[in-house]
Amino acid sequence: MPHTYEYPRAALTVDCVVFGLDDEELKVMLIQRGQEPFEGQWALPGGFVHVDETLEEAARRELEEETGLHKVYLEQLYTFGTVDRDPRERVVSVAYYALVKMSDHKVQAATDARDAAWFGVHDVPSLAFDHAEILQTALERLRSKLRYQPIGFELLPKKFTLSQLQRLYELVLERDLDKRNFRKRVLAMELLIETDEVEQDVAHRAARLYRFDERKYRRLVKAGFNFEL
Amino acid sequence: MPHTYEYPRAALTVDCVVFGLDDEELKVMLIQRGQEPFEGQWALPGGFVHVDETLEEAARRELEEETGLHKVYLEQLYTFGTVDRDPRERVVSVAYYALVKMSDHKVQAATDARDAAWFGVHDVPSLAFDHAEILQTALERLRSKLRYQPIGFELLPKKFTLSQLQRLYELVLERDLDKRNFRKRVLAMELLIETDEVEQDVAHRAARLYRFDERKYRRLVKAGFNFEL
DNA sequence: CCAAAAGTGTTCACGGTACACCCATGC
DNA sequence: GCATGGGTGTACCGTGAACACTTTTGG
Repeated sequence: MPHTYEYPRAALTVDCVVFGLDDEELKVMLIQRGQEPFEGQWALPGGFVHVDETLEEAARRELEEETGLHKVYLEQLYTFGTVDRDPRERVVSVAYYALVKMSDHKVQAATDARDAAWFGVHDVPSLAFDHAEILQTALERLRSKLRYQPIGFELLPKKFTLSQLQRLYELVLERDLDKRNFRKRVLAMELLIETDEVEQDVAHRAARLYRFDERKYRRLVKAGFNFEL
Repeated sequence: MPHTYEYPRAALTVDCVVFGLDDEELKVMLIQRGQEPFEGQWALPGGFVHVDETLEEAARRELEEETGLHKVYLEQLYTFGTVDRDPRERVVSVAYYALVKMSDHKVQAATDARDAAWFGVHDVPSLAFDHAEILQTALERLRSKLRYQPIGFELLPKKFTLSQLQRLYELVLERDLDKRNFRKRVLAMELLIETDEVEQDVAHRAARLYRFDERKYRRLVKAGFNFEL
């Protein structure tokens, strides 16, 4: 069923930069393209926006369809509108970035989409379209956002050790942090709840597990609080 | 000449939040709509993106057409994609914000568009579409951006006094700043060039005029400098 | 008992903040 | 000469950065 307009229209897509974290590295999820253009090349998950869904809905739908991920932290990043970024026709893409708890979603991602895979952010293959630029923009956003908002918790399991949290900051910000100063600052925010559990199955002293106090955080955000680290 | 697609497509527009500054207030430029929907109501300048221009080109073109402004500081803000934000059909709008030197552009804006006018940001009329939300988002962005990047100079004439600069910060951030501390910090950045001119026609001691050192700033940005105030 | 990571305080330097008076100019 | 804003320095406090050793646990 054709749809006709008086003037030519750009097609509208969403693309998602999905970040995850394992013990060694910050990862990004890519999918291998099944059709032209760029068939066989790796690309960010994404697709066309339906006319009856919001941009964020489109992003979540594509994410679920292509990678099996759902209920992730999602935030709009930037809109890319160069005229020739898609060789077929004019396509404007609204990019989002997502943070997922890899430990929780591990299986999920592997089942639904056999062409989805995690890559270390410093080890991504050549990407389709302008997706390398989008990824770069997302990385910068993540880094600067991490400095003043506690979004890092979205990358960790519900319960985590302070060392895991520190490793997260070090991996994203790409510099070493002092252990004592880090713990002092992060505990001073009073947004971590100390559980009475500890790590399991480690070949050394087990570390205490903490939870992020989401409720308190939301209250403080509303009150205009500042979370600079 | 009709244009036909297999699936329905959203229309794509740009909207611009244009900020200016006078002695008393932070201003935003609005235009009075000439057609339905929202005929007669005030709205942000903007319009449809042509299929052969980038988003920023579209924003600059609309700005020039509707307000006579050109060569302004322009930056992408956010993309608004609620399904029913336009009563006619699905319209996705990429919002930009612009900073203009009102003193330089004063006449211009009045000539080209007889329906364009400046409003104090605390005194805007009811706006068409979701433009109130866009304006709010732009204000927040401007405030947070001003803290760590010296974009404020885009709102001042080429040569300005330190008091004007301070007033700018106070108006945007909505709080008073200490005069001595402000001057100390801003001069310590070493991005202001002291000219040998002073204010004219003031009924008190004339203040020294400064210029912003754009070249040096660009160099420092490349080197990854930080400009927090 | 050894390896590996957890956990813990103090000192110092710097930057942010608070604060008040004299100066130049136009009317 | 008076009103108006321009221009200037110091003292204090709190925060950020540097830094090393003991403890716990599993193998």
